[in-house]
Amino acid sequence: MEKEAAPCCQEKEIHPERLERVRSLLPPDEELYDLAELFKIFGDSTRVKILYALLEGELCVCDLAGLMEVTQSAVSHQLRVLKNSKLVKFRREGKTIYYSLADGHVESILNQGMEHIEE
Amino acid sequence: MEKEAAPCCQEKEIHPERLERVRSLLPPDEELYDLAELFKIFGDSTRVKILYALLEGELCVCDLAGLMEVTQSAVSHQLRVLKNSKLVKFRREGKTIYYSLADGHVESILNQGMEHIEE
DNA sequence: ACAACAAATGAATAAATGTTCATATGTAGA
DNA sequence: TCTACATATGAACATTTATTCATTTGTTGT
Repeated sequence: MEKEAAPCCQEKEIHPERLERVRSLLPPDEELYDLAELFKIFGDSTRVKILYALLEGELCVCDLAGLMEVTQSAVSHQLRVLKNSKLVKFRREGKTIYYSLADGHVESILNQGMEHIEE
Repeated sequence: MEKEAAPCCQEKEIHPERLERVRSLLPPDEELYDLAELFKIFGDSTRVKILYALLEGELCVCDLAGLMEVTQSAVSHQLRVLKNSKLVKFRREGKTIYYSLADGHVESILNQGMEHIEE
């Protein structure tokens, strides 16, 4: 993803002191990476729609596929992504599997995003 | 992106009443799409790092490039994305351009995400 | 007007991602 | 154990996206 330091401005660093402070306050790269990974999950309309739907309560894969107007397979793939990120959980009841939100963070994040949109 | 309704479960819709309720409560597709677009912006580690850096105050493109260990061009491209989404603003001072966060939403969104990560 | 420099832009490329189709897995009932 | 059905998985494909390189734009100082 990265390659090497940028030559950029030849006065090397324009604001060394400011940069030093930022550098010391910045979360470690790994944390930033994980954070980006999390938001990437929310960055797909199919997944966002799934999450919004689950705000109203648990639904099975079939219900979701009907709602999304997308293949059962597509929904299933996306549910796996959501499951891996611990955003949804599921329970089995006979042949059908019910998915629901894993915790309240999902709702908070969606709401914060919506607030920014609506303005 | 989509194609056609899914045949899926032959009993058509397993929970019609539940589905109907969800359908009526769900935000319009366009809104969900915009929301996903917003989160997509946060879904890249370079951009997240830029945003985090700007939490501490304004920085010029050069500073950011130095911080990211990425080309000036790459940073500039990403700043354009952030600018288009109204997440950052800028002011010019001579040859250099200073970028800063557009509003407080950015911080709220980042924090909500971090909360989910840290557990 | 010209040289120097910060930042922006465009084209090209490599990598990541979402969807579909086909198939496999797991569960329930005859 | 065989069939039916809900869900999961794998491979393939098309699209999106982030980066770099090369160049342009805009500003300052001479």
